[in-house]
Amino acid sequence: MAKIFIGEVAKSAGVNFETVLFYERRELTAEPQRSENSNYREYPSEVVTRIRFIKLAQNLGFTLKEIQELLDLRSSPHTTCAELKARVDEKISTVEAKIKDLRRIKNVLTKLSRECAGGRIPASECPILDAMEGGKNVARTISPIYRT
Amino acid sequence: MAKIFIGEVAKSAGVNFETVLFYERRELTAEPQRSENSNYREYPSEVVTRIRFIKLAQNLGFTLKEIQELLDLRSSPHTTCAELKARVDEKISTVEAKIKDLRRIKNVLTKLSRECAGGRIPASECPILDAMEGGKNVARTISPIYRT
DNA sequence: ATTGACTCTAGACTAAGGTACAGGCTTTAC
DNA sequence: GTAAAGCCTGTACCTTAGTCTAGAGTCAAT
Repeated sequence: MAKIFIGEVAKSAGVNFETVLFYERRELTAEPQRSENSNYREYPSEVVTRIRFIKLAQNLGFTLKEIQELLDLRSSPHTTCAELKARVDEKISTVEAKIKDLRRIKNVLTKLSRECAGGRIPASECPILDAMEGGKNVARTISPIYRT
Repeated sequence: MAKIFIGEVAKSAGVNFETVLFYERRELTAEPQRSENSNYREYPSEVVTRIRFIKLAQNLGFTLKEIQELLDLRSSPHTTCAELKARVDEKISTVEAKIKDLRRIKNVLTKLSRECAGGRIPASECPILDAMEGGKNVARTISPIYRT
């Protein structure tokens, strides 16, 4: 396997080189060997696959911490397929919960929007603000805080 | 209107008193007057409504920055109801987009979970990791990064 | 008069996931 | 041979929405 430097790793994996260093600090990737005289990091090309895996898992909603756990699970010889499945199923549940909350938020916003004719009347008389000002107690049931 | 101190404001609005200070620093609330000798903040009771509004808008997915804009919009005499409605509609769109992405994520995860029998075979042979390792190019289409 | 509760300021800290910078090597290209 | 590009370490900074701490002053009740 050809050894590659950090710039190529970053480019191949589609991340900044700082991100490669960051992952190394976070112990998501192994410390690479160094070249004799320059002290440059020399990576095996597999590290690219590993970083792509990390990015993919992130896109699926896993945090770096969870990804670390997944990677640890995998490298342990006693881990079963069932344990990995359990992680994925857990994540499915949290995604479902989040979808539900967002739907509720959307419903409330839609209701607000509908109540408002959207005309040129001054904002001070807008039913949206009235509603949000608390009189109608709308949306007060949404539990956690979500940023969108 | 009776003047109240910060402790009562916080209690009435259901937030920590540090949060009240934080909102003041962020200019989400006006700087209150101070009492003559103690230099204590003296709030008009309306500030409670204002903080409740902020919390409600947060629950509807608005960031503090967006809330600030909403509040600024309102206080400007030239703002129309239509402008406020536009903000809400914008937010509805982003919420919808987020729901869509999460659904896609959920579908991918569900597929992964289904492919895996979940038996006692070693993790190294688990189809979940195979798939995530990139061979199947699954989920590569999900655009932004979401943390759940 | 002293205790306890309340308030003041200023700044540090948290999580998450990076990004940026300073100052100094090494390597490559012309 | 000199400049650009690449790499090194270490640290600081970014965002968001607060939370916490320290050290000091104030107020109400006992």
